[in-house]
Amino acid sequence: MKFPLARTHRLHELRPSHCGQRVTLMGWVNRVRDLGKLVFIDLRDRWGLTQLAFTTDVLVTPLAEVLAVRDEWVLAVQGEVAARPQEMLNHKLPTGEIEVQVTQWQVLSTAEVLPFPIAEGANITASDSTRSTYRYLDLRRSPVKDSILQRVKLVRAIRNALEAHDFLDIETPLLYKSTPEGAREFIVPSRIQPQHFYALPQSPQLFKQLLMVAGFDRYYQIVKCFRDEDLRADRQPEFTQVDCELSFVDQEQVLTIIEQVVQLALQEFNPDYEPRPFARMTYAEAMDNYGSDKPDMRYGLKLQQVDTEIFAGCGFQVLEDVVPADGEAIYAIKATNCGDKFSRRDFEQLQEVVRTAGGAGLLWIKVQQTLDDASAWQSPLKKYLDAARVQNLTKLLSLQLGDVVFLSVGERQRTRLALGALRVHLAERLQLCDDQQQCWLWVTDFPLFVRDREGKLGAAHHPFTRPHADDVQYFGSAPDKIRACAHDLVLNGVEIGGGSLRIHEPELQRQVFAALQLSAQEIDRKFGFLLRALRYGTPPHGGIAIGLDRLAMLLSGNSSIRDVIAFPKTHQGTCLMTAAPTTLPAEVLRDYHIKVD
RNA sequence: GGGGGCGUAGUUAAGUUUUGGUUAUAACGCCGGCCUGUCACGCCGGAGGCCGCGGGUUCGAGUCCCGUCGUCCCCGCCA
Repeated sequence: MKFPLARTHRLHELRPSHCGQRVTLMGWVNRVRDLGKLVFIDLRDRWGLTQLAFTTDVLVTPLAEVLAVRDEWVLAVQGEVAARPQEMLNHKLPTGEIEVQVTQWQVLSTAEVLPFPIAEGANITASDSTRSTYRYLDLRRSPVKDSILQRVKLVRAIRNALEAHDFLDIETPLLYKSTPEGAREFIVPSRIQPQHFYALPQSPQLFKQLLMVAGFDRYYQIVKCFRDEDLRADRQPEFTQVDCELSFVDQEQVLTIIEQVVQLALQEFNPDYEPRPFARMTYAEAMDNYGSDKPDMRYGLKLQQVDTEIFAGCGFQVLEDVVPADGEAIYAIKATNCGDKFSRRDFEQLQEVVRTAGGAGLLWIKVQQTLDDASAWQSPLKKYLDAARVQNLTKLLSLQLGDVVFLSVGERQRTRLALGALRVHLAERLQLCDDQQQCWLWVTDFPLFVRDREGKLGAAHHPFTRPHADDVQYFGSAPDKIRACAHDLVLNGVEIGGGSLRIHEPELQRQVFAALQLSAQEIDRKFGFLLRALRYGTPPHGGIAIGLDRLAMLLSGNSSIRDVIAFPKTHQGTCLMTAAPTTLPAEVLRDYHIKVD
């Protein structure tokens, strides 16, 4: 039975008002319900479901042929929209008040038995590897499909917001030059230039700066970036950034304009979103109060430094031995009224959390029975806490009965980071995070440099980041003190974006390269093109790159960025569907001048 | 580079220790039959297994040991 293949409606839109209309529908078989002389098929497309009814009363073909139809076949049907009897309405379905009584139909495509159920409402999910192998089927499933659709909506909203603010979408090359300063790169051999290699960009950083030199004030690009590093739940070898750059701006303007763009995009993405100014915090404040450069502001559990005087002479070695002059400190986190939620074994687990995060160890105090007498408390410290110390601690931390105090001791930065990790762990454990809440935060004034384990200076962000004008004086004497005009955008404890003002003076840029101990030849070979460009009239400029995958992940309520990428890689960087990467035949490698053992 | 979890019908899991032992269990799916108001339809019947792979211990291994592969999570790494 053949009829013209032109859909009259999508599968979410038929209503009682369409009753009596002759319609042509197409889609996948979501489910077949065979009642003998009556067969129902739910037909599905990306918009929704519509129930088809097949009966001998109106069907012009044998009903037996319908019984051969299986899940996920692709059908085209013609029929009449009919109201369902009052007691047969399905209120779970937007189209649940009607059905289509099929007169003729055709099979557009059959499907083999599926590796996992796809139908709406199917509650068994296959393993990640099975789903990845059949990603195109997984994408038909509602939660997965919805996440991708949310991402599509987000991208559209971001693009609209950027366009509304006069940003220009300009593409930059993917075949780029190797600049092995930061992450490891993906390398692309050149066939035409023997033994020469392109690299795939870790970000379009230098090209967007060159676009500013070129005069394209307000550039953006929603662009793939590549890093050949090990993967995580929130890290893929190729990922997408919303890359932005503006000219003739100071840092305040960058933050203001980007914040406006993000707010505008969020409002289009979710009309219920109520814009509130993003919080601001310096890196120093973030580290000191939260032990993190990307604090989750949805809950408290702030870090508090404890004066070493309180424990002087207490008899407990670990606390007595702290030497502030050597950069050591005691930090505490108070968890309010949750003593009953922690057993001795729980504390041991938490100790492990702190150690994994690089902390030296963890001490705890369960404040119970009385506020005045530590002998009633539960703590490895209790016999070292005399009345005066109890009083000091109670006052410092405003202790109440039922509170739990966590203490960690050691080198300042390590200890803060370890307690920062504990803070995140505690919040999850005590369920302090409201999934509906969005806490946006700008973190500013990062250090310009960080030292690696050998003490060698490296760029904290990247070497094109502008140093704070007040701190340039420290270049020769104390480079660790130099703050950068850098900013990170944080949402609920996740780094969503990072950016900075850039250096637009060749001499200052040279100074930074020199501080990073690049020789004059290296500077010239790697970044000569940049220094040359900066000499030809470069406006002050700055920008940001926003991690689209992570943002889409958070806004769609997922916990892995794989959920918002149509075809993600596995944890090992492979593709189970296509089996990439592969080896290559010797003759191909020869063309590319590559020898393999 | 290091640590950990998992791997059993098409799929998801139970069984793996304390205890190695007859025919490896269930649900969903699949196949066949019945049913004109279902919508996770129902009822009856059936098929389906290299227990990831290789080696070892043992009379005997899904179960114990060694190795290996795959996948997930974490640390390192991610200027």
